[in-house]
Amino acid sequence: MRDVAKLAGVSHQTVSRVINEHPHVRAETRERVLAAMRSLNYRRNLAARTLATRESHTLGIIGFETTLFGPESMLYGIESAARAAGYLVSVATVRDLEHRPVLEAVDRLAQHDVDGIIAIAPKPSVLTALTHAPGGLACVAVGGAGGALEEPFPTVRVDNIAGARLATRHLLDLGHATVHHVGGPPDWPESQARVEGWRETLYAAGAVVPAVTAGWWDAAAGYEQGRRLAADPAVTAIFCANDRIALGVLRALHEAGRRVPEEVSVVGFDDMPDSGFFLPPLTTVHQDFAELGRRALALLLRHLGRPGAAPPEDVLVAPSLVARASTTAPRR
Amino acid sequence: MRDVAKLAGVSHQTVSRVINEHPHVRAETRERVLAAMRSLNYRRNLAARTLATRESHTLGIIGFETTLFGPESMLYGIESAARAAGYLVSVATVRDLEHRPVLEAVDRLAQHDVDGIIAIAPKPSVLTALTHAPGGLACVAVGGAGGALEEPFPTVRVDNIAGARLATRHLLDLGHATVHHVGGPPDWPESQARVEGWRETLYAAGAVVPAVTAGWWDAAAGYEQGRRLAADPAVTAIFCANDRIALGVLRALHEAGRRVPEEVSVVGFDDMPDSGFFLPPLTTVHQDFAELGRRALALLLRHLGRPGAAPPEDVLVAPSLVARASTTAPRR
DNA sequence: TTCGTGAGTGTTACCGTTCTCAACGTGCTC
DNA sequence: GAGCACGTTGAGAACGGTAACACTCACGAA
Repeated sequence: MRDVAKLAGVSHQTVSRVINEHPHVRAETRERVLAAMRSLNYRRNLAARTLATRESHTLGIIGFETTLFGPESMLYGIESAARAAGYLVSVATVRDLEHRPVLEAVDRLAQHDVDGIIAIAPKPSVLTALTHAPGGLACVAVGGAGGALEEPFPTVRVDNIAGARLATRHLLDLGHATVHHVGGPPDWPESQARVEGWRETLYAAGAVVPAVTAGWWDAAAGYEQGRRLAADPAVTAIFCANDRIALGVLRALHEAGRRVPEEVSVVGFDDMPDSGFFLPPLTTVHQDFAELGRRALALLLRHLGRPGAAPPEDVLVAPSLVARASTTAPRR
Repeated sequence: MRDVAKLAGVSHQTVSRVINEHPHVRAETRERVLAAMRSLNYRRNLAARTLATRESHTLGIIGFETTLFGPESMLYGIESAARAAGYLVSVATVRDLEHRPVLEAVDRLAQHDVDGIIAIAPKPSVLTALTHAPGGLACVAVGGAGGALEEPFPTVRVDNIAGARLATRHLLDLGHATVHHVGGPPDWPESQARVEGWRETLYAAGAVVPAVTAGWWDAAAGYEQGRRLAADPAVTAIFCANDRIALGVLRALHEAGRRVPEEVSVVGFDDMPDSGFFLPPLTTVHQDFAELGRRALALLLRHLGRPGAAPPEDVLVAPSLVARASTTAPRR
């Protein structure tokens, strides 16, 4: 920078003004400085800038170290939005969603002077850990329960209740007497919300509400629960908490000789890239993860200015139903 | 830091020495400083440190902004290894793998003073762009072609040729006369290597080498190519370039009424988390992406010290075959 | 004319570390 | 007892920017 100033015949402060697009610089001077910068191939040093301004132009993301489809997709949405806004993103993943590891992740990000944190926070434990973030560090949670808690964090998430309603309604409208549900982990708010939307819809329709079975978010869990449901001839419609579970359920039904959708209809949740190629192509609830990422970033950026008490804003993104071949009217 | 020094009754320099575990500090002094640090809840400022040392303790990852399974899984492997080594990772994703966007990504990371870059580089264009990284910035490529090119980058990747051999050999050993192949994008080295391993194995066995069909890495492409293959009654064994393609092929075969594995055997590549729950469970080639990430990081760390001319080291990780229900001996 | 105003620029301090070098014991050797 | 190596410590200058403030003009109003 000193060299640029010397070459342009101005002070380093004027160079700084040019870089930061300060208004009170004569056009001719600016040109001279810009020319000098070009000819010296000058690049501002972010570390020095961070030291002086206490702004790193870097955002932290706390993610979950498992190959779950949703969280992963969101990372890309957030990163591309951050790039557009002039931020770089750093990731800190946690092995499990307990208090301790999350605290360490926050700590790591804080040490590196991130300006704000987006937590991909499917469980409340992550949020409570986040409250211990050093003061002035803006946080936004994406996914999880949202405003139901008393957490002081703005949240962005898909409306899981609405999504579950969509799925359940779809099956009831086809003429099924009731809908069974294979849930995700019972302590995840996302699971709970999907159960709630499903149960509420059945209740409103005066349908019997079967017991929920639960497990992990993967096909193995779906397969296990699916075998139980397949053995029950009364089951004609199953709503699965995500597409991977649905994949396991489909296999269980197939092995039991129950045809989908002729004998049993199946609906998933997520709309993973290839669920349209399951056997049969899966009817599912679509979530726009990229949009979720963008919204989370926008929210964070808005809160960056004012530290501390962020109003508990809560953004809901509406899911939509993608009807494919795994659902149809029940035989009579 | 000044406050810590004052409280401990030493100079700031001594505090710095304690932090950096400099040997020549009297034990008693060190204790006093540590106590002061604790009581003031002192945390070293990374930005200042970076400014002074030109080391940010941050690594950059250049990723591909698409939900491809492999690249995604690797991110987590790299991050957790980096964490263990005391590094934070920043990600810069690119929309497509062309020269320009990759250059911009490198630039963004360089501006933020990353110490090194790991490029998830399935195409050579990424590597050539990387050669324009500012001097002294260590780079490691993961995935892609590897040392076949004259690139000066150390590379870590799965041995795709060996994997393809494994798959093809498996099918031939079962008694199939030959094996058909549904490839990935023809301009990706990973596709090319899989084709090569497959072709070479067929050739060595004296089997007919059918034409390769190619498309994208997803189920839609597999479905499209699968329909063509399903129409040909001579086809009894298909090796797919990845599991998603295999999913599409399975569906195409199913729709055409050709049973798997009784009439046609299918093998995939990747061993995605749920491919054991396809219909039928997919025989596939397993890649350990987490291990790949760890190795990439280890390689990068090793090259961090000496800038510039890194010997073109090339690490190969061996894949393995996971035999499941989608393959069997052909009917006679 | 005098003075205030605001655009344009330079001076100096400061952000929180690490690095370089000098200084001060202390114990050992010759 | 002087000289010397070495462990231990401190003072001051970087590192590369930004912030605060002072200064110089040109211009228009009083």
